[in-house]
Amino acid sequence: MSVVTPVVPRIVAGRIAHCERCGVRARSVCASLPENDLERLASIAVIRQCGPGEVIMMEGEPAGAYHNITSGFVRLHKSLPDGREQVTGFARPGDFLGLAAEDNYGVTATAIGAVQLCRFPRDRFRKLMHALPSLEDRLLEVASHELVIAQERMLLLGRKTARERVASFLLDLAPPCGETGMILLPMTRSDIADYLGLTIETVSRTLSAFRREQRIDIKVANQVQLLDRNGLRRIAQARA
Amino acid sequence: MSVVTPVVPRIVAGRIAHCERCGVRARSVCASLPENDLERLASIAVIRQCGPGEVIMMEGEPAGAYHNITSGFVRLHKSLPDGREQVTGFARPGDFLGLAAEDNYGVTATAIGAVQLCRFPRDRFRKLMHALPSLEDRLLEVASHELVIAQERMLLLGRKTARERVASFLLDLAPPCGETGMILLPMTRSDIADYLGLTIETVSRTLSAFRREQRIDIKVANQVQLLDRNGLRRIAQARA
DNA sequence: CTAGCCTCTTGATCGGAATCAAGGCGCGCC
DNA sequence: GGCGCGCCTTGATTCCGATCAAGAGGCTAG
Repeated sequence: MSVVTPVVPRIVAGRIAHCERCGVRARSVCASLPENDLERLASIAVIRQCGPGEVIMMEGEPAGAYHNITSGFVRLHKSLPDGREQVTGFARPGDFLGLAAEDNYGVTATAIGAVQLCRFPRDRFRKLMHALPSLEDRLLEVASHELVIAQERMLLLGRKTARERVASFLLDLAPPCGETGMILLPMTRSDIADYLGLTIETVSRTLSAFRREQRIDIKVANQVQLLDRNGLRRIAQARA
Repeated sequence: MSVVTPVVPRIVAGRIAHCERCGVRARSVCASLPENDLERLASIAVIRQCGPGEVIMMEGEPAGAYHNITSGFVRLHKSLPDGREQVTGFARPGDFLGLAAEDNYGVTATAIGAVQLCRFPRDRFRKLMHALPSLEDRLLEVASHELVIAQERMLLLGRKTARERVASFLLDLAPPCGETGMILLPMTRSDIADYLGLTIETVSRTLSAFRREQRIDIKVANQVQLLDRNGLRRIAQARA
């Protein structure tokens, strides 16, 4: 490993790959990569720190790099000229950014709160990808997964009612394994609304309705306690 | 090339890759593949014929194969239990089906009219993919492209008005280069409505409105003549 | 030709979410 | 503490697209 390789990125990339506790490994591109491939990946990474609201990559600009989130949350979104906005997704620690791009980025990525990233310059990353078949395989896997998610979201945006959307959203955030059911929302109501294709008022009203129906509890605005997951599941899936 | 390899698929796969006229090569996975890679791809292909309405692959079922369309149009869609349906996309000759899948297919693919496909059994295809780096590269490229498209559609479904949706739809169908502006719609109004997250009535009304405004002309229901592309573009992009 | 069916179009009415509007709450800062 | 500023919640009203309903045009079979 040459001297220009900073130590920090290597450590960080390693941490991403091994943080089993929060399920990061399963989503990360680093998942299932052998240790020495990880080393090589870390060797081309550059650490990048972003403050709240900072733009990580901008829709339409040349796709100069891929990123892997090591901490914090990111909002992925597209805008219309008149200011309407659609959040296409939220990214969490371990998530890989930049696959949804051709020559230019297809979405804007904005930091929610403080974010730390590993930045992989595009050319070097692609070269490495060709040298490491397991990495390219993994990228294809991640892309396929994201396509499945994207199509699920089209169904939500195109055909679900406000109640169904909000219920789906809550369940998506809840960890798969049966835990306490306490969800921390790192994003604002406005982000949620733009994610679900609704307005903040409708999101707020719907959450209030769920609380009245004893399906959830909200003590602080960004903490939701799930009380009736089966009920929410029934609403989300729109069983007649 | 072994005797079990049928001749027909090879010819068909070759034809897909070279049909420059209709722009197929650019979208096909076969694009930019060297001739002898194409041969190997063709060697694992099985021809499949589908009649109108026939299901090519079913959401939730084990992803047993990839497909490449050689002729005809395909509707990709997801359903809710109560029958609401979202068309996630239409696929044309040259398009590759099956990337949006993990262990199971993420969407259902249904033939619109008669369809001819090259079927690639999953295991053999993946093995070949590992043997042909240019193929895997191309798949990743196609997946990235589809992700960009998917996000564009989220913006449409989540934030655009009916007029904006229909205008966007017409422009997406129109060939990029300035041609006669005549669009043939292989799908029904119902398919279009489910694609745009609207009802057939709204699609029909909006098309009628565009006709009244001299932006399009419709002589036969499935043939639309674009008259005012700039106007449609302005509507689609929602310039205030 | 005609009956039956399917798809598309058009009109009338309804309803769910958007919009408009007004407060409430929490938090940092002076 | 108290003021100002965001963010969230709640209420009143509006409006776009859905739903309900009816009819037109085209295609096939007999």
